[in-house]
Amino acid sequence: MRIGDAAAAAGTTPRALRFYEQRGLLAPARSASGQREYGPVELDRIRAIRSLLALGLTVEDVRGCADKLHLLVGDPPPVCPSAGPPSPAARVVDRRLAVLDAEIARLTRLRDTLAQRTGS
Amino acid sequence: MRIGDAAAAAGTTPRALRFYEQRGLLAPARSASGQREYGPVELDRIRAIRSLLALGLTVEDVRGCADKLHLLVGDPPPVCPSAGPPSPAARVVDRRLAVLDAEIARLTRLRDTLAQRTGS
DNA sequence: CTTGACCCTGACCCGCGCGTCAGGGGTTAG
DNA sequence: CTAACCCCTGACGCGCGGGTCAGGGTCAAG
Repeated sequence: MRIGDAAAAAGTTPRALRFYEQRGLLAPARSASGQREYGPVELDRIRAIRSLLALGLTVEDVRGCADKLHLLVGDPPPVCPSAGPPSPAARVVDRRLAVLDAEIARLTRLRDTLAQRTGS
Repeated sequence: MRIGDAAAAAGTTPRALRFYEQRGLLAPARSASGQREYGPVELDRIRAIRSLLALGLTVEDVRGCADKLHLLVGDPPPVCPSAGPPSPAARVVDRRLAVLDAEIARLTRLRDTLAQRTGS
């Protein structure tokens, strides 16, 4: 399928798909005339990218764990190994969690300081 | 005093002061040759603007309560009238509080969803 | 008068995740 | 063959709070 249909199937736009490709998240096949061709595998990958972006990861984050995309999109694995070295994907998520926590803390401090000005 | 000294005294840069002026937060006097002249009153105003921006208000917010800047920068008033119509400054702060609360809630939801992926 | 430090305006640059043209080529049904 | 629709690349726009030139005027000291 071509870019328009792939985008519609994934709930996004052709522009976004070209953008992901430019940032190294995607590498669809090309027809002889240069048109992008997306199969079901690419489609799953697009949906994975979309859901990670919706979770607040940046494009850069997603590229950092591009090889483990399928591990992050489904339901969390029923068995939690909790052994072995942390995967790069887990580290990316952990870093993002730390950023989120810091941002939440900062906004909360601002909120409280602001609230004091109007008499709580 | 001229813009460089005023900026240094307020802990910012000449560019920032010109930017605030362009956005309607500031209106310093000009010398005959067009140079900006800042007195102690303007200096206090600059410091008030800076502290409100540091609290997370936007430039637009600050312009919205430009007439009440001095009420927001000092210590909170010891007597809390809690009567009379809410001042425009208070409404600006309230709106900003609501935005902050919404943002904190959104980030918190993202954080929790993300955390589930790595087994909390 | 000259030098050096400062000031003026106007204009483009950043990150982020795309939206939105502009100008040209491919594809497919009738 | 043509119309209608899709696709290609490249480039600019947004919002925010300024940073960073470029090209020229002003001010105070020597």
